[in-house]
Amino acid sequence: MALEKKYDFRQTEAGKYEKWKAKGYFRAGDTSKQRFSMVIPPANVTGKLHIGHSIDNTIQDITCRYKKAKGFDVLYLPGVDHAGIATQAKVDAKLNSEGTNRFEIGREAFLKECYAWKDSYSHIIHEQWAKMGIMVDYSRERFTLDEGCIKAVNKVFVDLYNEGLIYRGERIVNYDPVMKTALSNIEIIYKEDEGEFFYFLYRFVDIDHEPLIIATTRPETMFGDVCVVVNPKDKRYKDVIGKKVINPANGEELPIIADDYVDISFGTGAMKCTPAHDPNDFIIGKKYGLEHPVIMNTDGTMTEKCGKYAGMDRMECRKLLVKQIEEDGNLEKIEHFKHQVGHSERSDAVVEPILSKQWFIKMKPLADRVLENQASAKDKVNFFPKRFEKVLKQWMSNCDDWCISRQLWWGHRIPVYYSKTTNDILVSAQKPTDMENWVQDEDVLDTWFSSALWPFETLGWPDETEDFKRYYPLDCMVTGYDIIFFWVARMVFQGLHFTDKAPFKDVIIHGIVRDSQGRKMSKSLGNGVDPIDVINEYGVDSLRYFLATTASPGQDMRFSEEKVKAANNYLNKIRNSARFILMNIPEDYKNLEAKDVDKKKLSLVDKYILTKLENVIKRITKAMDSYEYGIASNLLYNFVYDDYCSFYLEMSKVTLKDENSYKEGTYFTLLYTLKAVLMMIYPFSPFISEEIYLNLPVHKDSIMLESYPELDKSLVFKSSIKKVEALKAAIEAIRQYKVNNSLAPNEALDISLKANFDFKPLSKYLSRYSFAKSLTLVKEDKEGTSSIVLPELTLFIEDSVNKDELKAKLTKDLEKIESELKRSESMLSNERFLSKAPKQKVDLEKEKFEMYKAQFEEIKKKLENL
RNA sequence: GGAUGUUUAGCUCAGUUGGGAGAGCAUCGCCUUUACACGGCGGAGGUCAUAGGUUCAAGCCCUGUAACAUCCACCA
Repeated sequence: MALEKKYDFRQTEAGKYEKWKAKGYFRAGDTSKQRFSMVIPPANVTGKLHIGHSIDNTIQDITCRYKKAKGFDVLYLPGVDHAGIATQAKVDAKLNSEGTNRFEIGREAFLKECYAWKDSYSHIIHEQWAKMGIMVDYSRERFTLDEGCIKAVNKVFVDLYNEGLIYRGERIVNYDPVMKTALSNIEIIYKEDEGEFFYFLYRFVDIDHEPLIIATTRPETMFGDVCVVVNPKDKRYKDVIGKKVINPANGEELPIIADDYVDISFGTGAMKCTPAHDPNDFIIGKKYGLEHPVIMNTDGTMTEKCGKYAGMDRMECRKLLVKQIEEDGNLEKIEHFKHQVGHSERSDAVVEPILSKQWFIKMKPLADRVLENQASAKDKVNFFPKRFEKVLKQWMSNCDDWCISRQLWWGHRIPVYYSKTTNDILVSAQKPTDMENWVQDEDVLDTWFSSALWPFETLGWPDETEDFKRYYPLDCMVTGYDIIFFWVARMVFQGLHFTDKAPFKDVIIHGIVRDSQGRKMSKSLGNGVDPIDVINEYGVDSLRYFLATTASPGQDMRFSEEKVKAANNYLNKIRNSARFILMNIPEDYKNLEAKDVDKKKLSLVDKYILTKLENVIKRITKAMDSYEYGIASNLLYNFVYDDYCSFYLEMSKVTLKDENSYKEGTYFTLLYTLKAVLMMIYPFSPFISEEIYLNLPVHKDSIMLESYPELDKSLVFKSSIKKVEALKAAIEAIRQYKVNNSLAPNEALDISLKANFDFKPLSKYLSRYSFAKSLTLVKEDKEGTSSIVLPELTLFIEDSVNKDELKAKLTKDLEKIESELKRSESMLSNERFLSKAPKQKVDLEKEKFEMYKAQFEEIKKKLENL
């Protein structure tokens, strides 16, 4: 299909993805090539993909397409995540809206609902991957709850248990009373909430003493208080240590003990201690062998220990309890203040620290291994940008044990069995054969437990499969900085522990996409940008280009419709350059390789653009190799606009129009340059690239089979640069002259030109682009004309410009040159510059100096002659 | 309290080994010249937050300061 005048991205995109997929171009497995492997961060089956996924997938796909074009056997493995708590929250909500809940329908029916949910959303996710154009190998797609992943998860659990790295313990954990499950520390989001600080009177037992005043933000936990703690150095309370006070909530007696944990300056300096509902209190409780009564249920209601408040919700209890204490005359005051309150990441409920029995991973030895590994040069994980390694290290050097059990149903069931008759525990990947005598642990594992194994479980581990042997460890991982400790850190320690290798060599970290005002996109603000809307409006090529090039690595970006539009215009520009070239090249011309062209047929401007091209290929390749897509795209953008379109394509019209011996060289140069540009824009915007590619006179079945351009030394002609730059400067100077003198751009002028090289081969270009009436090459200055002095040449324009104006213009030019000359001169007269700067720089400066000097003399002479 | 990032044109942002400041949008003037008006040509607009330091040379390296942002840890 020929290229139509109008760029219609819908038509451009249509059918291409399906073709690539059907022809197997996404498949890895060519073992004759060097491998490059990557896995997609498994998409949560909770809902549609948002723009955060788009940037993730775009960077991954650019990397993969680039590597494939560079000749690698690329594996880009897709998959989805069951996303335990997140999905369960959605399914719970769905059941609620239907007037039922999971407990009513039971575990089996609930899981069925979950699978149905997963199926429908993984379908949507597939559609979105296709829309984004990512080259994932569908033949290797995985799901965190598929058979292989279950096998891996069970093995890891059992092994860690046997090594003593997984244990079951009774500890304070953060409980989500809505989802009714324990959470790990990093699933808590601290938010500033309006809070109340209640000051209560604790009256003394037996002795006559002013009551103690103790403040709390959570009065309901007073039912679980076991003592009052003061600092032993606190003079105010020196005399009351060992005495007893009355708990105003329930009238129980509380001993006063001393521990230097208490901050003298905070509050009243006296603290109530609730070992079962506060992690710090728990530590104190343990230290002094105190009781730890649990006064709150996991659903946020009060236990029977709370007397008449039993069964009541914690917030309701708080309200009524405060009222009761006030009535008893034990309320001193209430202060309002802002404080940080932990919320559940998923349900947004205020989390409650509750003592309960959970499964944990002992982090210290695993984390130490990560730190050790990062310290060694050999197998360390390289972060791009580097600074993010610090986030990993920081987290690894002070992380608590990881609570991995969740009181949910959707997920990997913990492979632990309790005997019905004895106290035996069986930790095993396989169900016991006499299952009737056992009860399996009710809980499931934290979603991140399986995600942590993603780089190797997807390749067949724990089996020594061909894929595992060939593609592990991965070459690269792409993800956002917000997920480094949720995911990256855990993959690294599990990888090191179970495969003895870091799971990937490089990690590319990107920022998040914010809204146009710089705010984080969120459901509550309703400011999210749906990538599908953007694609429908501007096309996926433009969206990808925008996402990959707008911010520098690791930096957040603002979504900007103007920039997506600008990307669209850019792609249209490339497309039209192709249209122009294909229009002008004879149908039977098929030379696209450097070896195909007779170098003698290349004109100076052909040589110039080829030399520029080879230079830009070199620089872009270097940027691509270090995942610097912003820099790479910027280099290409400048080349496309300034060198390729604005200059070369315009110049080529001269040789294309007339019969001349350079015509063939121009055909070659046009096609060669176009193809190189295409290949360099292709990883960013594959659809439009494919469309243009398939219109080239010589092409393979798809651009996906084509190679990235390589630097071809036989097409580098350094001597062309200076001469053609002079031509360029001359054209620009004449254009400028016309604008400055209010002449129409196509005003025909008589121009003479004096150059210090043979300008003849270039004169036809200058004639055309200056709309010259005549262009005469001269050896001497032309008197009585306007003169423009440029490096390497001087222009004389016959025009009715008066002497005064010319004089003013030349004086201005002279001043400018003079200041440059001075700058250059001072540098060159600086001994230390001459002795310390690299020779290259010194030579360059000397050259500049000579050039300025020549120009200076030329202008000065002209002024004198006037 | 600890850590990181940002501060460059009116706005949003690039600027990688330190060697004459760039883009998009906006703005002003000119042009429908047969690739592109989703365009072309030309222009205006920046003591690169601030104070020092290193260097022949600093937007870039080092130190301090300020403002903003983010993450971690947080006192009942």
